[in-house]
Amino acid sequence: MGEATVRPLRADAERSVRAILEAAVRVLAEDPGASMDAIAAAAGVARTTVHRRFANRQALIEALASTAARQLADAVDDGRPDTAPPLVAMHRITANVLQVKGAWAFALELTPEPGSEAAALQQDIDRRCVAVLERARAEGLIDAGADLDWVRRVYYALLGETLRGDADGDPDALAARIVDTLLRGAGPRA
Amino acid sequence: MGEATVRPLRADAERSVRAILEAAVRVLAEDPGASMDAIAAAAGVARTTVHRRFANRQALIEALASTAARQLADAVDDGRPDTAPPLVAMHRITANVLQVKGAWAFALELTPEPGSEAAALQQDIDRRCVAVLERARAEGLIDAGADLDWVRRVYYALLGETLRGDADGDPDALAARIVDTLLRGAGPRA
DNA sequence: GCTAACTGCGTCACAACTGTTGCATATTGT
DNA sequence: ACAATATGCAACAGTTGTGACGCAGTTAGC
Repeated sequence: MGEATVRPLRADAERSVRAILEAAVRVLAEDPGASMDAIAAAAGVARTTVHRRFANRQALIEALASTAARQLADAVDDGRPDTAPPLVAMHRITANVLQVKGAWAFALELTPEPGSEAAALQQDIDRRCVAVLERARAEGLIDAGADLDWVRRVYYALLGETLRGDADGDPDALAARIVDTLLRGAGPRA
Repeated sequence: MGEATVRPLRADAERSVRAILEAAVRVLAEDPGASMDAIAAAAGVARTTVHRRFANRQALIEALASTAARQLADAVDDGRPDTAPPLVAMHRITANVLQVKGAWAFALELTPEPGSEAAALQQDIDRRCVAVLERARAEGLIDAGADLDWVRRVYYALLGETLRGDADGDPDALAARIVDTLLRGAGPRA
């Protein structure tokens, strides 16, 4: 649910939907108030086509939030958060997220409607993120008394800041900096 | 410049300007696309009065950016960034900023027009912020090889995250958490 | 107390965005 | 090739925001 998919879309229609969503991420990222027309133009389709696929602006936003959250969930999954050593998982997840930056930028800004699919997915991501942090704490990588929810928020903030300022750059190097900063801060190395 | 102040405003007019700016911070913080009417209502004045003081929306935004930047600069100054011990200065500055959160929230979002007064003030704040970090590094509080610009960005991000999530709460405790996280991260305490 | 400045209110023209429709044309799937 | 589906284009009404008026009534300052 969420997709207005009563019956299977034709190939070209599906292409349009993809183009619109991708363009919307780009355009709305740098101007959250951009018009449907601007989005349509960026997607290379007519405005009416956008309206044909998404009843209104909010429907588009919600679909966008859902796909973004799904992309993020995939990025997390790919890091094998439950089995890989915590440090490895954190690094991989971070690098993955840096590559789907559009999704992250979107998920960070738009607080999804409570009860929406995107909200559920976001909560799921948060949960899994904390789980990784717990495993890291069990290994002594994180202080025993740390507030993991705060740690998670700091982690998100570091990701957000990196995406805003270093949009391009080697994902691995950026991920290393994020994880290092998260675990050790700016203080002197031992 | 920036203020449309050809000649001294009458007392009530100045009051209006203040009310408008304060309301604008509040309103625009939670909806950057809010209408002039909404801002006027929040300020307790008529929409025409807003237009009388600020020619157009952008003029209001710029004036807002300037006053916000000035508030921040004052908050930094009050921390005696050049003379107080770095740790003390960082703590005080942080606590101060947490109290003028409106200004910070605004300065963080709205990238000011290049060349505007706000941009200059913002750069000045950045500069002084890095200066404090340099003093902290000289005292061994920050790793000798650290990229101070990255440290500054992390500091800003921690402030932003705290303001978004813990808008209320003891400024001193929140400041302590920010400084501690910045310098030591989430890792185990020595 | 008088003047100049300020404010609220109503009204106006103008521009931009939204959402919908009808129709001609092009693409897809079978 | 044919039918179903998609698309672009043009046009429409409706809404919302902007910026500018004039005017009557209020407030500040000398």
